[in-house]
Amino acid sequence: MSFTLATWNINSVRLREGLVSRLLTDEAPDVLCLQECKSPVEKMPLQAFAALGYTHCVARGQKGYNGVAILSKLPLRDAGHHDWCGKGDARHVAAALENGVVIHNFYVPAGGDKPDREINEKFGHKLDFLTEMRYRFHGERPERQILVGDLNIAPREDDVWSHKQLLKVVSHTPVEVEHLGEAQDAGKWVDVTRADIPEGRLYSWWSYRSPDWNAADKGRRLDHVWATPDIAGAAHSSRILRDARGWEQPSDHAPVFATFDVDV
DNA sequence: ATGGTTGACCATCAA
Repeated sequence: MSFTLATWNINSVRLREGLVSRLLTDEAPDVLCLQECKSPVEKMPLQAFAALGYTHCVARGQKGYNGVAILSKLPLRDAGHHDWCGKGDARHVAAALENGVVIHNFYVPAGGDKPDREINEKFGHKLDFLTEMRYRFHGERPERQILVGDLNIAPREDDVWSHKQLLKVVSHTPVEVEHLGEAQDAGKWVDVTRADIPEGRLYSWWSYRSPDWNAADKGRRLDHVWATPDIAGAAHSSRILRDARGWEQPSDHAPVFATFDVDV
């Protein structure tokens, strides 16, 4: 037995309801984690997804910004959420499957343009968010947990189109990569995507501002699938659905998939 | 150094 999970920054779930439905129909993951829903929960088109078999959902929303949802064909129990940095942002929600696997869905702050917290408080917020993740993960002995989402950082040199040209660009600066690595280490999280696909360039996001995103291919891997060591080895078939970036009126992110050979 | 695009909301802000 196994289950397949996907994570996708949808950039407005109301505007792109049709794209979500297409993904659910064509790819049929058991669980889909969405970020940047940009909607209160009561305005998310959850009935449309339920009609496709995704009858279970836990979500947190707010008007215009942020917003995270976990859609599932398998029964879910709401496993709570945390108000990171105490700002009231809908950037995290967690759900447990009946087999006890807990799925955390994160939307880490993008961090603004300038990678300097003295002049850009959004960058400070991003670093503080990652530090809080580190502290909350530290000392836990987590088992059967999965963490996915738009972490807004491309940590490896082959997670970006040009390591050298992005060293001072928010999402790939050394201080962000260090903060992310410390949070990852504190929870003993395994980067499932890179354990599965250790070699080669891998991107999940291409800017809207690039006129020919596919040919230019100036991408970054901002979207991640992590798992605790006890189940990370059960993961396989990781992939990024690059095609979705070319769908009509697309999100600037592509969905990331992984399958876990864990009984459900 | 600058501007390029998009979404939500309705003049800007966030990404």
